[in-house]
Parts: sequence; C-alpha cells; structure tokens
Amino acid sequence: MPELPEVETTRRHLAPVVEGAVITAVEVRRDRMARRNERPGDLAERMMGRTVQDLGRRGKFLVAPLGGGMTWVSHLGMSGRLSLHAPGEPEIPHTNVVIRFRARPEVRFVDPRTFGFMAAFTDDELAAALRAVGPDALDDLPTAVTLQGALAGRSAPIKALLLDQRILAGLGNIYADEVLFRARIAPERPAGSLLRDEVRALRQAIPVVLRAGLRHGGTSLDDLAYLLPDGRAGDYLSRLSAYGREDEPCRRCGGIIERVVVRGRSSYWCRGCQS
DNA sequence: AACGATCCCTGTTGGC
DNA sequence: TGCCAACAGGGATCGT
Repeated sequence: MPELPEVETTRRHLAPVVEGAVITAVEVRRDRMARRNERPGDLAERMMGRTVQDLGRRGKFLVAPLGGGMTWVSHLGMSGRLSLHAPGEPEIPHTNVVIRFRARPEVRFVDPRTFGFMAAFTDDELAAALRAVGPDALDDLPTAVTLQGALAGRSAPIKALLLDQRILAGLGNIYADEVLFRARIAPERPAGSLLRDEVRALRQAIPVVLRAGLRHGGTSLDDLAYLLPDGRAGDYLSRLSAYGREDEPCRRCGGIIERVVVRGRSSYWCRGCQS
C-alpha cells in the first residue's frame, strides 16, 4: 500500500520531470478519480495551461502548486500508482487519469480500486482539504511531549491513533504495525495509557521505520499494490518484522506473530515483546 | 468530542 | 475444477 515511503519515492521520481512543466492536457477517464472537485471537468479546466511550480508532499498527499492560487493534489489511496510515459506508449488497464505536458513525459495515474484521487484546489479548498492532515511523520515529526499531549486521555487503541492522519500524517497499516513492533508497544494499548518512555520509544521508532522503508523503495505486497514509478517492486516487504507475518516467528524473541483486528484493520504483533 | 462502524471499489484468495 | 463469498484498506461519513 502506498504509505509515506511509497509516496515519497513517487515524489522523488516525478519531481524532476513535472517541476517547471507546462500542462497541455488532462484526461479523466474515470470521473470518480476527480470526485474531490465539484465537477469532474473542473480538474482539466483548472489545470490546463498552468505550470507546475513544485512537487511536495504532506503525509500521503502529493501537493503541487500551479501558480495563480491553484494547487494540484494527488492521493494514491490503496492501489494508486503514478508513472511517467512517452505519449502514445500503450496504456495498462485502470489508467484513470493522464496529465500531459509540453515537451515532457506524461504522468499516468493507474488505480484499480479508485480509492485515490486527483484534484485541483483553490487556496481555500486546499486549506479545507489539509485541515484534517496533521504534521508530516518524517519532515515535521512532533516532539515526544507534543505526541504525548495528543494521546493523553484517549481510550482508543494506539494503533488507531497512529493511523489518524490528524495526529500524524503518513503512517498506514503496514508502517504503523512496524513502528509499534520496534517500540515494543501492543497495538491495542489504550493510547492514553502509554508511559512517557513508551511515547519516546514510539516517537523514536517512527523515522527509523520510515527511512528504512524509503531506503528499500517501499513495500510491494503483490502485483496489484504499490510498485515503484519505474515499475519495479520495492523490496521492503522481505524486511517487515510484524505486518503480514501471522504465525511466523518473531525476529526479536522467537515468539509467534499474532493477528488481531483493530478498528477493522489487520494488526500484527508479538505478544512476547510488545506490551 | 471521541469512538467505532460502514461504505466505497476491484483483484485476489480461500473454501466448498 | 469452478464458482462465489470473503478479504484487503485510506479516508469520508454517520450514528451513538
């Protein structure tokens, strides 16, 4: 699934091509992908002719100012991929949006499950869209004190709050499990029950896990899920300690990794070394 | 306000 | 072997 490391890998791949590029065409093949704009046609209308000033990222959102108070925003959802192609190159199925530029490769948004989206937002709309997006888990990681404040008094399981993008933006189901494993905290622990040292360990684990994912080009689960923009699979999967390892031995204590459903999401953890 | 459940969507998987 | 229900999940939305 595209989480922060996968989105950042995508950003780094696209940035040199799209930055400074003039948009000459926006083709929305599947209206649902443009649902965050009022009308599907708004996306093309608002992007056409503008120049991409910069390709940034906040959490799992790609954010590209286009000048003139307009910003191009992309989210990969759970099966979205952005890739670069020469115009005319054959398209693969579920190519839902294509952005063309003057004298540059085109960007294709392939997303079978359509949980992702592309939008063109005015400044006000952008502010509204990002209101529910907290500080970036890598570039703007809150201090342990700030984090503890956000968790204080909360009865929800810590896993649920790690997935809450308002508190911290960028973690998804896989990296949240990996962070909890590294910090030795059980996913179902009530967030407010974490001791100061546990919050510190949690805070410390976040960049370690995210940077490891980034180094390996992200996590590719299968053919459907995330691939690098050049089509290769990221190899972080083989290095996961918890996620997807039900009934397999814990790499740290040799115990058995268990699966539990937290807030409707699979969570993997080791009872032997996480509490 | 906080929390949990439900829904969206489709390719893959597992059970019968 | 073939079919179909179940499953995967980020985020919006809704009910409690």
